[in-house]
Amino acid sequence: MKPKSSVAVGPVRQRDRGEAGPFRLEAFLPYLLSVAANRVSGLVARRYEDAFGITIPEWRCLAVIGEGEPTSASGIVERTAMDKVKVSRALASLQAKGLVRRAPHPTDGRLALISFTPRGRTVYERIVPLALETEREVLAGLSAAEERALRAGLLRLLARLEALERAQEGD
Amino acid sequence: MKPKSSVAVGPVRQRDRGEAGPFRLEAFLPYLLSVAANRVSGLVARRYEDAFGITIPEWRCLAVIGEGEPTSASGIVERTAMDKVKVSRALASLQAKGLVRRAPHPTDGRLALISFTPRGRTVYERIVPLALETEREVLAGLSAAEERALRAGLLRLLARLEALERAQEGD
DNA sequence: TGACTTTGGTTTCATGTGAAACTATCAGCG
DNA sequence: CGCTGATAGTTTCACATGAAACCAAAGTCA
Repeated sequence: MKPKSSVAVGPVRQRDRGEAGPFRLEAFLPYLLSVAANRVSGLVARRYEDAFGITIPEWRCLAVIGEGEPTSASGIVERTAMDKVKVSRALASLQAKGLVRRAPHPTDGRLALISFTPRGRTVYERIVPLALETEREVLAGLSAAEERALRAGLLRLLARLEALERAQEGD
Repeated sequence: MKPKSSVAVGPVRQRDRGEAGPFRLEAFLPYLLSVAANRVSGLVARRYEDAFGITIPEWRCLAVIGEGEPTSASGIVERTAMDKVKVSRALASLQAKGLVRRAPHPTDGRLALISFTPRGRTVYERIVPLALETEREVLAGLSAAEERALRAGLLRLLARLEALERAQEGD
């Protein structure tokens, strides 16, 4: 049997802002965020794997390629928050699976232009609905307003993190 | 230099719900969630590591131990959403660092009761304020209402995921 | 032109991870 | 008691990860 998969969010009464009280992991935002993200990623990964034999890094590459403009590996790095090692490996795997192909860039010999093979395009067109359906399924517990608020909160968080990281960099 | 760390959330206009439009990774909730969680975890991990030489799994163990009730490794597993392998290793490491100690359970020879060493308690008492400060810092971009909404959304999501996983299990 | 730096991308290596196998104890039942 | 199955916890093994080293092709500047 799988390890008990409850989040142990138990009876979370509002942390009393007046007196400190003991630290409660289940109310700690980084923890909540991490658990939620891992669970969602796990669910999504299982589905992509079962249906198409694709990993999440590979899926992210497909998603960027599917957006239209021809890209190179570094273009994908910029649009996916993945490091170049991960992208390099994901593309190699997609190529090995015959879903993606690389053409030499006409004027810059360092770049390789990535594009779908016909099979790659087909997989992309089939995986997008699965992705959207999974997203809807996961969000089914939230009202439209709650969903908007969640998205907005995440975007705020991301903006804030970028600011923090930029600040940290100037050491 | 580090890989460009922008999230490429760019000009995200609301996805037009009427006509499908191309799939946009930056509006895909699992992606947003994953990026946000990884960024936050990275920030938190760096701080714990720099200040106390502690990893996130180790920190989670300390947090549970610090909650008061005497626990065993399996108790920690239940309260942290970590699998038992991770907990086992984190505890071994904490013990090697002299922050935690194990006493045999009086009546059940399989369990080991985990508790702080004096140094462990000191580290715990110092790391909690750092954790809370980091949380505040990350949330500084959000109003109180937005923060509440974000937390609520994450909790809803977690509840929903548990339901989904439970449903999936009965295969 | 030829050094020197920068950039795109891959490979290496050391580390983290979890599924599954394993050990040891316990609990139930004859 | 002694078997059988569950539970606590560790170890093994195969794989994912990312920092740093690396290679090749462009730019830069004298």
